[in-house]
Amino acid sequence: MALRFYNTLTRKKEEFAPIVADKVGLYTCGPTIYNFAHIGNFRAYMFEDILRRYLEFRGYAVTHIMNLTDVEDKLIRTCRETGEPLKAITARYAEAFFADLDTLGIKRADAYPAATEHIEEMVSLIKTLREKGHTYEEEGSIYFRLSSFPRYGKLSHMDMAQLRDGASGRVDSDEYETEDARDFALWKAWDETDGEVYWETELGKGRPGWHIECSAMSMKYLGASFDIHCGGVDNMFPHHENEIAQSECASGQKFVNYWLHCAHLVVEGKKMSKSLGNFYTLRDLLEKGIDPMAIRWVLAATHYRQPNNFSFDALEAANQSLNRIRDFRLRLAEVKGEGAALEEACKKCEDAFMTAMDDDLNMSGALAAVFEFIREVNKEVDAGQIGEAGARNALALLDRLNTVTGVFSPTMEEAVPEEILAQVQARQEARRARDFAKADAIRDALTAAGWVIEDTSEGARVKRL
RNA sequence: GGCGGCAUAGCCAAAUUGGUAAGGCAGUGGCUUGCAAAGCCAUGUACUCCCGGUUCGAGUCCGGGUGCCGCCUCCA
Repeated sequence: MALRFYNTLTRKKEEFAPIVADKVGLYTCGPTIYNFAHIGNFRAYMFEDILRRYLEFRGYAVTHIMNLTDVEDKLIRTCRETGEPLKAITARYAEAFFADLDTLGIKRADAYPAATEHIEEMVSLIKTLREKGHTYEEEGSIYFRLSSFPRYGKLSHMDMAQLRDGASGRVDSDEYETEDARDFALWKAWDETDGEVYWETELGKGRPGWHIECSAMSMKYLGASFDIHCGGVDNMFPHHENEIAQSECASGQKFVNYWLHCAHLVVEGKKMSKSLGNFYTLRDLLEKGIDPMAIRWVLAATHYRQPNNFSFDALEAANQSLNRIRDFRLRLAEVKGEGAALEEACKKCEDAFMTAMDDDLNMSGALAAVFEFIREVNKEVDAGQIGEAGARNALALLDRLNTVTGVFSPTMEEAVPEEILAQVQARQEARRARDFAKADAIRDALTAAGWVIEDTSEGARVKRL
């Protein structure tokens, strides 16, 4: 079995072969920390999390770098409008971002380099590009000359000639100081609208363009050539295209071997927008009392290259799926005695799981393998054929696969209060006395209090509603 | 206007890449249960958006159409 990814560069699924055996350098475009991230942002970060987790599951030592964009037009505008210093804003939203990652069970990258902490690297990269003749200056700003990089457009398959035609009708060329409307800024000269946001460097007083940060930081942490670069499809052009141009012109080497792009998320079939009222940050959803794991499930269960239709129906279905898995775990924990060890069933499940994931991270297929396993094992539990060893093996399998999916965890452990246990006990006594009216009354009261009782051959099982 | 992606049962969503449609949720019937819950079994004729075409055979390939989405303006 071989791990294969769909490479945007070639538009084909390719067998994955890292530059250095057993090691993977992974760079994923991170957030601009000027606001709370929305659920669509997290779709991409979730995909990258699953990718990283599966690479690790496959035995690769992954170095995962995600940038934080902490200087950029929108941020500067916010500074201007609120009078708040840049750092204060970015610190607040960086903190919120990390908290959200934790809520969703997204593993932390190895480093989150911030643009403002890598001005030196960017300046140095721009200087290299200037020395090699890829730049020109206009009114103190430095631009990348696209015509100096003939391969431009290879990733997004954009035809530059048509791009120009397409743009000419809509773009007021007077707004551009560039020789060619497609050229992009590497360094932006300071003007009064930038306020306090500027750096005095060899390139003058100003700030870096957006694209240069990813080139500078990815190469700093992962080398001039590395394995995988991810992002949302919207970053493909021009951002990733520009990164390739900057990086390859500067280093003379192939920048990235595998480009993986995540499709967008729509809400209830519609593009997420504030005017439609279907714009959600993670916090908005938590306020509605939605289980973060259900959100994780919905974000992760659709193939990353497929548009993900996020809906409240889907969240509810995800909740039920989570319950099924949690109930399965509770059931296994109660199995006692001798019986089947489930070695074959476990192996079959894991193989099917890996076959699906190896095929460009087919999570739906991988989850299907797990559900088939659960149904098979449940059947055997019903028949009393499973032994403690089998139950242990099945639970261990779920734990192992959970390192990839992150949605197979047991129910949150919550101590059942004494008074609830007392009620359960009272109900058991009533049942023994065949006073079902009383038993049902107690059960109703417990349900109202948020506790579910399930009678099993081993006694009553209590869990949170 | 240019380029690209997507369209599978009530909902979500796969299909080893041309070989005769996974899985989950919801629903229905049954077993089990004091009744439930959980679990198991059974159950959907899916004209795979529409119209053509290639092929022994197409959800999968080609052409046309419709709809949705993205990029072309520093939004994952």
